[in-house]
Amino acid sequence: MDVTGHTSFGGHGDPPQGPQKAASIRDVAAAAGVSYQTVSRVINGHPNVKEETRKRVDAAIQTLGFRRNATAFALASGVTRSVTVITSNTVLYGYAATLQGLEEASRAAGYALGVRVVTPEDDLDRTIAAAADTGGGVVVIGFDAIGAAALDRVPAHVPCAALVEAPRPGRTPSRPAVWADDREAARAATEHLLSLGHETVHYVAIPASTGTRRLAPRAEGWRQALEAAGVTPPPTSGKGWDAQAGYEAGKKLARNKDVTAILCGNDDLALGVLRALHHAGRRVPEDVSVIGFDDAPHSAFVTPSLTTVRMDFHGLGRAAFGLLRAQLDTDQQESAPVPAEPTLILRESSGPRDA
Amino acid sequence: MDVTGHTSFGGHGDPPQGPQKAASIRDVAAAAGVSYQTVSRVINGHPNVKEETRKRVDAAIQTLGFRRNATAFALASGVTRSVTVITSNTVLYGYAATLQGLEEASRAAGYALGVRVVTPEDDLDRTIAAAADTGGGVVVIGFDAIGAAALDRVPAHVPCAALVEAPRPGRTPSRPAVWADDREAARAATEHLLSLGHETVHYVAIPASTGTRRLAPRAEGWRQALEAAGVTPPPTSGKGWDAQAGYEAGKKLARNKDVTAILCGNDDLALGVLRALHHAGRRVPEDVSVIGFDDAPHSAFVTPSLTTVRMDFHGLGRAAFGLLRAQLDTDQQESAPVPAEPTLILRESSGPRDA
DNA sequence: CTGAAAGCGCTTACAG
DNA sequence: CTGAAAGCGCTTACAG
Repeated sequence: MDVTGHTSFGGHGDPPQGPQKAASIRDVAAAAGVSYQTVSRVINGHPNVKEETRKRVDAAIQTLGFRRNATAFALASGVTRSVTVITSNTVLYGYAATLQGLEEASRAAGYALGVRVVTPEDDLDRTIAAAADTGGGVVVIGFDAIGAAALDRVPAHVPCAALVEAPRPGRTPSRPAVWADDREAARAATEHLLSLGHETVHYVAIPASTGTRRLAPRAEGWRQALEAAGVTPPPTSGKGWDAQAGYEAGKKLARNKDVTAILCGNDDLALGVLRALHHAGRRVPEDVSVIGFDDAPHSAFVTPSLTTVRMDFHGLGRAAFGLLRAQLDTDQQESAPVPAEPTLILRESSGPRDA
Repeated sequence: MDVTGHTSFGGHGDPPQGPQKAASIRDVAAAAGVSYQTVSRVINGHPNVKEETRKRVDAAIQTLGFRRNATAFALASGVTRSVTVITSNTVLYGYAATLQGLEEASRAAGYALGVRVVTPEDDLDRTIAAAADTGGGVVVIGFDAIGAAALDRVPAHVPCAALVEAPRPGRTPSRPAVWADDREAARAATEHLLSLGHETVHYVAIPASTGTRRLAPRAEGWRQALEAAGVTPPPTSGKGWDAQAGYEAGKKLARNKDVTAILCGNDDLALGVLRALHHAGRRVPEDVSVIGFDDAPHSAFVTPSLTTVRMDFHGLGRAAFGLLRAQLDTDQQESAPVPAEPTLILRESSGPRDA
């Protein structure tokens, strides 16, 4: 295929009028015949300004197209209405949806939103410092190991809120954080599978966010449900976040005829597992039931459609922003919306054993 | 399911040491026994500083943990190393991948990245002004109507680059922009389908980015391929970006037994079409061939796996950043990487007619 | 090679 | 109700 990408450098001829310098409060003051301090009062809505003066200033602002210089405002006032999100990823569904929630909330509150991706190669401290340098607050998405590590390194003096996989009891001082009850959701999903007659449930895990020996919440909920039912949890598999990782894990599980039910740490893994089962000639849900996690947008449209746990990442993002804002803007007391509970969505990929 | 979301307000007890004020260049100067201007010289790498002085200053910087105040730097120097991306969406694959490319490129160049989502309800001018207020440049993702409208309204004096669906000849002054050759890619995909023996190809469109009568490039390429083969293009369908929209369009197409090949404006639409065909009992690719656009990560893992056109959104994002940077930082001449060409990826969802 | 002055565009007390 | 002063933390000429 002979298809080429293009680039245009446009900008033929000079712009209609030169890139004239933006008007300052002094320009406005001169135009309105007042001191620039009075202009400051007007743009900040201070009460003690004569009505007529205010009108003159407003008129000058209009005609000059004045906009307050955000940098100067930040330097002089010390307030920066901005949030920088620190995350290891922006495209995986859970991250992208969380980011979307953060963006909406910050936009609604009049905050600017920055994004800074951290990779294993980056110097965590430099990345965090760069984010903090913006002057505003920081929200870290700590769903994974690198995000969690970043959270631990945010200096105490920078305003910060976090989204975490689960609260970590031992850590002090901790940061305001939000999380969903993944453990309970995984337990419910596993119990559902057991109630369908499956003798055990296999688990394909997402990577852990901690290096500790404590199980990740989704794995923990799965384990608890099995043990409550008196079944010994089989070994888990999975080494990644994407469909390819699910496919690798699924290939092995597909060979084992005792496997009739699989819970996956996210929908991408589930898609890979579905694909591996298909290649192995095992039908879903007749031979094997599969349940995912997150309810990504396309999960309802694949065939078989995916039974999964719907997560309110959007709401979590909004809540995390609320936690940060409470630190930045202490006199505003609008409480952040509470995220919806995880919900098991029953679709075609799960069913009774030996259907 | 009784699963509750949680919020922790953490922060038990005071932080180890009070949120002490950050060190300024004056603090560093005092500690090093020099004037603060000399500190400025050191942190900016100016040549004329005695080696020994430089060392003393560097030592003071280390012990005080000094970091230059980015806001003050921006105000005094007039340079802001930052980009704000204006987009209508951050989660759809094409947008998220583009954003990822922009983020990587800006991070590599030491620029901060901001994101500002525009919705039909927003006042475009206010949104753009807010983005421009940051001081740096703006990159607008103009893949859709609202993004394109935003691009048209960016004031001439703000540095700006764009990603567009296609160049628009009539517009002057235009902005530096990048785009992929969607038209050629759609033509190639359509020709492939025709070469497989299909008498015609139906098209499920993504929403247009312009209000003009000119066809969107993907639609145009499809039309050209059909006309070159002497077949009259059938009516197009599709009213949205997501799988649900594809499903609606697919339901109607599935009823028409003359439909044996369908090209879709993106992979999400294709997924919905696949689902509708499945519900109608029409097999893919035996009865109907389906081709998508974009090559989203999961498209290789659905069953049937999706034949699609791979787009280098990542590379487009990097290229767009390069175009902006060229305006902001005129003495740097590192040329932006050229995006990869769109490529048709053959998978299971397409095949010969009457297979 | 280094210091003193002026200024970036605002805000925040302080006078009047 | 409004103006003059000082300062936010830096940089950029200008002296020496």
